Formats: sequence, C-alpha cells, structure tokens
Amino acid sequence: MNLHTPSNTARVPAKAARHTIGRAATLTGVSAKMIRHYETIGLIPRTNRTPGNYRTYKDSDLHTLRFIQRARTLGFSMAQIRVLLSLWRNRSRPSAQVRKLAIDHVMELKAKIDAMQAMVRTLETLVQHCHGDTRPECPILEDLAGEPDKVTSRQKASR
Amino acid sequence: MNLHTPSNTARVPAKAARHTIGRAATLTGVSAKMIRHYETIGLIPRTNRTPGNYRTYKDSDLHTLRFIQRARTLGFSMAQIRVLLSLWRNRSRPSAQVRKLAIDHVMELKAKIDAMQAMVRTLETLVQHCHGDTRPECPILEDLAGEPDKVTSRQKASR
DNA sequence: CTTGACCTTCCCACCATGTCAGGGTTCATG
DNA sequence: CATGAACCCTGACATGGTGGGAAGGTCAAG
Repeated sequence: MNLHTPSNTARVPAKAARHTIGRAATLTGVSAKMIRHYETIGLIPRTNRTPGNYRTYKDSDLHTLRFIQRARTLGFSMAQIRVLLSLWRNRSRPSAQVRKLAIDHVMELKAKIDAMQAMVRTLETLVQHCHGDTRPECPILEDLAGEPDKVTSRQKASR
Repeated sequence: MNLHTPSNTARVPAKAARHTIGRAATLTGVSAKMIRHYETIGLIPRTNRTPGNYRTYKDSDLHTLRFIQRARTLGFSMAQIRVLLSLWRNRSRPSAQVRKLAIDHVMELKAKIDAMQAMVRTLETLVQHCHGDTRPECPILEDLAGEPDKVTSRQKASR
C-alpha cells in the first residue's frame, strides 16, 4: 500500500496521500466502475496516472466522490449533480441557485411518490376484494381486463 | 381504412374486424413501437400479417393490449405482466396466485415510496435552512460536502 | 401514376449500474 | 530475482421501458 509515497511517514505532511481506484472506492462508497464512468462522462476530471497507467486519487478527489455519492443517495440525477458540483466549486455562487435545484428535485420526488401512492391505493382495494384462494374468480384480473368493474370503478374519484 | 375487409358492412358479423398497428395503438393507448416490442420479447404472440406484411390485430388482441396497458399503469413490471397474462388466460388459476403477485408489487412500491420520502424529508430540512439569496453560504452544499454539519446530523434518527 | 399516410426492419440513445473477458502492474514473499 | 496474489486497465454487453430515426415497402385516394 501507499503506492508511491515515500515510506517515510513522520517528515512528509501526509497531505499528498494518493490512492488507487480500489481504495478510493472503498473509502467513498462509489464503486470503481462508477468512478471510471464518472470520469468518462466528464463529471470528474481525469486524474493523474502512475507510470503503469493506474489512476491515482488524492484526498480532495475523495472529497468530490463522497459529494457525488451523497447526492446520489438523495436521489439527484447525474445532470443535477453536474450542476451541484459546479456550484460547489464556485465560491461565489448564489445559494438561491442551489436551493432552487433542491426544490425542483423535491417536487419531482413528490410527483413520483404521488403516482406510486395512487397505484398502491388502487391495488390495495383490488387485493382486499380478492378471495385469494383456489378459486379462479379474481377482481384484480377483472380490473386489468377492463371488465364492467363493480369494485373500483377505476377509482376515478377519491384522487 | 379497413384494409382488407370487404367494404360490405351490414352482412358480415363485424366480429372479424382487423386493425393495423397504428389503429391498434390509438385504440389501446399502447404505442406501435411498444406493440412491436412486446411481440419481439414474446409478451404477445405474433399476429397475422397482410399479404403486404402488415401486422393485423383483431379485437381480442386489442383486449390483451389494453390489459397490458392497464397493468403498466399500475406499475407492474414486464416480468410480472407476463405472469399476469398467463394467469388471465388460465381459466383455472387460483386467485391466491394473482393476489400474491399484487401484494408483492404493493410491497415493492411501498419500499420505494419510503425511500423517496426519506429523501424528501432530508431535502426539505436542508432547503428550510438555506437562505436562498445571493450569498454563497448554503447548508445544502455543506451537507453534500459532508461538512461538520450543524443542521441535519444526516438525519440518522427519526427514520 | 403520383402523393401522402402508413407500415416494415434495423440501429442507436437514454440512465445508472453490473458483469465478464483478456490482458497489464504492483508488491510482498520466497 | 522470480513468482503469485491482488489489483488495475480497456472494452464490450446487459439491464428496463421507451423514444427516435433511417431507408425502404404498401396502400388508397386523387
């Protein structure tokens, strides 16, 4: 380990620690595959390489990777993260821009949540009315088949 | 229109109505593109063709397509729909099977909803604490950057 | 016969991630 | 110094569900 740092540990300020992609992956929670991918799509800059063509990452690179990982955890898309990164790096960004981006994302999330909740409501109604035994009658299939439909009336109301 | 049916309308029982893929698409809400796709992946059988190699759809085919469309609306995956279709066609299915499939799907949906709601909670907290003006200070970016983090404490609790 | 609307097949793109193959590098140990 | 394990490199292909487009065939109406 410590690929190219002098084995000298006490004298050097340890700032220049460099890591291979595998170490960067375990240290940041971003898989090596994804790190390479982010590089090819230009989300992160190309890093230095060793003479043997291995990518090397310094601590500030890890910081960026953790930023990306955290943003993914919050559900931001790559496109949004690209913007977030540039705002992060821009010391004079207006926080309103960041805030707007986050609010837009929250609205997207809420829209998706609403859509899925509507599905859940319909499905739960159907499930409630299905015997769930060995008999073939099944309101779920009847609903999907668009049959006269005594049960849900396709839940046009109550949305 | 009515590509190959005799223009005779009164005598023929009108059962044998056949439609081109475009008509099938507008009548079912499934795009022509998707109808072809469903055929190639074996979700629906290959239909008859006209002498000019056009696909033709009869009313029962439209019924199947509407079934698929409705199932997509409810968020079922292609794999699940494949099963649902076979259960639908099997007159002696036990309704328990259908019910279980629906319940599993509901659980998947709820898990996704929960995950997204967690994102929303975190983001809304961050948004609340962001001034959103011309100043660069921004708790959102600070959180993403993993800074000491006075605001959310990454919301470890309250899950 | 021409025109325009429709159809055919085939290929590419998205998004984020994983997997696999075939080969090269690094480094500790023998 | 040589070897082997662990790691890295690139590149290709898959996922799921959908859209887009190119290049060409078919149909019906004018």
